[in-house]
Amino acid sequence: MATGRTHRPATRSRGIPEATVARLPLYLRALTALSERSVPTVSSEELAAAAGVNSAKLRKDFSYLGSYGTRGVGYDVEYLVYQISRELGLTQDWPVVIVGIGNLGAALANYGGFSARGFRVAALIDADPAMAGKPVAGMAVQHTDDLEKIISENGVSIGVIATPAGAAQQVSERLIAAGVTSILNFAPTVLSVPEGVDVRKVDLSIELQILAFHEQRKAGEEAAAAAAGGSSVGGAAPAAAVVPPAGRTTAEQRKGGPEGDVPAVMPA
Amino acid sequence: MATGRTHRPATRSRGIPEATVARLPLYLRALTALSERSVPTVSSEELAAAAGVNSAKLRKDFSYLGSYGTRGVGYDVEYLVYQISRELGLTQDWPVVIVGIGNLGAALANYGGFSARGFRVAALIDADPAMAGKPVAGMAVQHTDDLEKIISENGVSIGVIATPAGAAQQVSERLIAAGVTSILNFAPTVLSVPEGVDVRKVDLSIELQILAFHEQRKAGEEAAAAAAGGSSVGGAAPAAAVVPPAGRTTAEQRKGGPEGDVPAVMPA
DNA sequence: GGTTGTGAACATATTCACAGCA
DNA sequence: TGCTGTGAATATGTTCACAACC
Repeated sequence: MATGRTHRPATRSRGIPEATVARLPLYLRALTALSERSVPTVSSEELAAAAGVNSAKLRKDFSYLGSYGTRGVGYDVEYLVYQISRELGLTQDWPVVIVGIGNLGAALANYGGFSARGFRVAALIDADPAMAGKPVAGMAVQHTDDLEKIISENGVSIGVIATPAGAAQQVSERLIAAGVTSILNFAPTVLSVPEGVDVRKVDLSIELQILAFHEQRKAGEEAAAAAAGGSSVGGAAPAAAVVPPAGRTTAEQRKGGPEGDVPAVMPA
Repeated sequence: MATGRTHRPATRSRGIPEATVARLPLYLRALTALSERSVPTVSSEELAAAAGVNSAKLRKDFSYLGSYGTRGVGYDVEYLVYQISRELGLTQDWPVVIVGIGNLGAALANYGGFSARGFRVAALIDADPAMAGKPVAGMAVQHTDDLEKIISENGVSIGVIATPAGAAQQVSERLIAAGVTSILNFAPTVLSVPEGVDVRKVDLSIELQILAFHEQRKAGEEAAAAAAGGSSVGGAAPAAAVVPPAGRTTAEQRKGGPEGDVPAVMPA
């Protein structure tokens, strides 16, 4: 809809590919660890290993940010940490609110990773009047009635929804109306939001189902391999028990969405 | 590596694209909701809207499973529920263990979505001796010492790691050695695992960082738009405040990994 | 008429392989 | 020599548009 064709935006603006953006936090984490160990420089090979990707991908990713490395040497750790942080917008402070302080909401509130990287939990909000005022993660839970006021007074633009599925859509509408433009949704529902609002979802059940799919497939392969009668018992990677501890690979870690995988199923 | 060229597997085997697999649970959820309302059939258009994708994508996805629709009519809800469930391997029971019963682990144990779709929490495991025997979600927490026994006695092939980052790698090794071949990792670390083991990760901090990137970009665009002086105040989607409640779109929901997005930044 | 199923076009992402530079 | 940065090749994913069919 909108405009007819959607070419490439011509002058190759600052268009960092989405896949690259999704990996920057990974690199940042690896770099932070190196920084804490006072490692001055890393090669793409080493850093890639630490982040669990391959080095060509990493170099390509970095090439979108600029030329921050030194040929023959590698990347300056501190410098890269800064550049990636800046690119991700982590040099500024992002106040977030968590709505829905049940088991999960409380876990999120207590999660150290939130505050670690420029994110500050500005408020915990729950619809249950009995929760109001109760301390969770050293912070008093506030009632949903004050949601709009909290958002605007704290300049919150990122909201985390950890409510039951039934409440999520309505909560998102209130958050958005109050000024939130990015939502991290833990409720197992599709949120319908106006254009310009970003939604990312985390769904435990979906992740498990994807794993189940691959598990099932493994079982099928195993059976097929056994039927085809390769070697004797325990021939080709029998999965259970005996697992050979060699060949460890820091395998590419799938992370929710599609990332090239599918290890060539059903040989022929 | 493996074989030289990796064409399409010739006879169009059962190679369902990873991106499609990742969406099947979404369709399944939408279909389940329809089923509960006793809706007999859906069109690709309706179902796509409910799942938050576009209809062409949905039809393409289904075409990989087979021809389960009827032209001019749509899809039979019950039939599709069954077919997708089977494809995902949800017609069988998957016992899972959750390791690390802190705030997050407890939240996961209590999460209804787990048991909803063929997954059964077989055990809760924690390294803290003080936790052992304590009931969480109506189940006694067991000590890590018994991990191997629990895995093998229950035939567990899927493990959920909700431990602190420092313990995750070691836990994964024990799980794998005991027979687990799929891991859902909530700890903010890259797990290094042998080939054949699937790892999916869920990382709150990474999701927030990706949102921050887009937030920052929005702010930049807003400023640029204001500077370029298009229309008067509140011209092109000012994001904060005034949000026009029209134009709601059930926008494509990003889900962790890269999914085509990037709404044409920096107009020109 | 209405809707699926799919080839072909397009878009994005990954990997290869090597020129270019410290 | 060793490593980055990147064009070109490949692979994967999405969208279009329409023939096939109910």
